[in-house]
Amino acid sequence: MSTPGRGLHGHVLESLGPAITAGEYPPGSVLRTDELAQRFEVSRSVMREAVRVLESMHLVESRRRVGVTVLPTSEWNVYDPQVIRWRLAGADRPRQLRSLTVLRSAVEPVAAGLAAQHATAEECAELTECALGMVATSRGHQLEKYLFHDIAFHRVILNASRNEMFARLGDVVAEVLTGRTHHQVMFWDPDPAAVTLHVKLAEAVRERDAARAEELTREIAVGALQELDILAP
Amino acid sequence: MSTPGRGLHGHVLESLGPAITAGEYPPGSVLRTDELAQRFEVSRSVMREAVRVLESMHLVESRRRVGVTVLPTSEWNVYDPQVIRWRLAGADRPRQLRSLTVLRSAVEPVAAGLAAQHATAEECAELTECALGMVATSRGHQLEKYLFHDIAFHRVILNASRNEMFARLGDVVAEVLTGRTHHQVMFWDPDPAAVTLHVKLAEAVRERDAARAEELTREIAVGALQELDILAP
DNA sequence: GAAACTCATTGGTCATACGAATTCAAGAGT
DNA sequence: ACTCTTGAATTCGTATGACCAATGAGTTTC
Repeated sequence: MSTPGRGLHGHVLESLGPAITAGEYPPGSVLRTDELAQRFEVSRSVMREAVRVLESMHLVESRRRVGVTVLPTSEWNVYDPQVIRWRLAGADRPRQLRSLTVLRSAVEPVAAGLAAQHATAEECAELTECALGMVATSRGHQLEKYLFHDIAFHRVILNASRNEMFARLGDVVAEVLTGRTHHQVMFWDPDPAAVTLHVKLAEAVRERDAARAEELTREIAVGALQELDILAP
Repeated sequence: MSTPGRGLHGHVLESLGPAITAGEYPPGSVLRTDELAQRFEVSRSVMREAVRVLESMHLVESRRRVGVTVLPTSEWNVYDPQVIRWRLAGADRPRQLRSLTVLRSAVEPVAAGLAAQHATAEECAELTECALGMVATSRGHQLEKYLFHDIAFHRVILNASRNEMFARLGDVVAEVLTGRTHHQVMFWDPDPAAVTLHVKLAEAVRERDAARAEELTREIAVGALQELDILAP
């Protein structure tokens, strides 16, 4: 799921990226390329490539005679999967999970409506299969297996929407669900109501009922928001 | 609005990025770093930094003994503002505008609902000001000025939602509105109905009526979708 | 025909040198 | 005392050449 920092510059990024997104170097901090190169024991060329990548994520800005300046959070490319992963691994994971879950609650219902219109027979079958998998693993402390089916389910929905922007949120949803299962709530088996909603959603898509698919996804989203205390219960 | 490729590597990116996103080098194409360096008349160091940035956007993949391979569209970081700009400047701008407008139609209503709950007095004032600006410039071929107020309006809404992910879509919305005004439809004055909806939306936010704000934004979104023939009229 | 081997190719890393922009301070002029 | 100019120090930007390491393809061997 994650990109295992290939090459030396990748290794540097896996260390520097999380440090910056975690606020270890607050916005406005100034780093020097040479110093960083020494600290990480790499050549300046490698460090420069790493800085270029951070720059393309708008995490830092490189200026002559000044150095590498950490940019304010408002500049960061928060949709970059790598940035999302770094932040979810850091201290403000809860805050991050909330932001992303609200995003999900906006996007997924519309995506589900479109999926109901455009899903192929294969996708409908996959969806049903995932839903059944969720049912089968919803009891008895099989959280990992349940998570697997849950992720697959939402991925199929997003892909079936035939909208590129929605489809690319599959990774984000996967990270959110994983983060929720591993580090957040859900110490016990998943909410049976949520499982039922997924089964019904698979039905709605199969029957091409866009409005119902959208509404069911809204209910799933409400559940996810409540889990994070974003909505009043 | 755009990043004017700073440095040599930036200049290379401004040329290579659009070429790749435009499909000039189809997925699977293999480029060689040295050849590219010669073509753009830069050193290998500079070209390597450019390739690293393209790699961080998942546009290409660099492998030993093979070269720099263009990745399939499904891998691209389509939420990267630079990638969005490159694609909007390319041949499939219409397709891109549709994807992004559908995304807007999903996100903005929810954002408006949150904005109604969280907007400060200053933001409410700004919103009203923008709406009035839109009214004032909605007639008499003042498309540029109208666009300015329209962008500002939607930016305020997204920021007032107090959700980081929504706020960062301000740039995307700006690009979509700009693209629509400059290259798409809208040869004449904007739809009066849309202007009215914006005024009402500013009202709803000021009155903290989240449900109405959400609904009004849905209507605005429907109009935007119809303009692109995504919805039946 | 399959497995092991060799080799050419390409990116990966490093070290060094020089160029260019920009900040900061010192100094001249008013 | 203040401003403007000038210069020097600093840091990134670029170029070059060398060598290393992985890997895909062709070749040999069994």
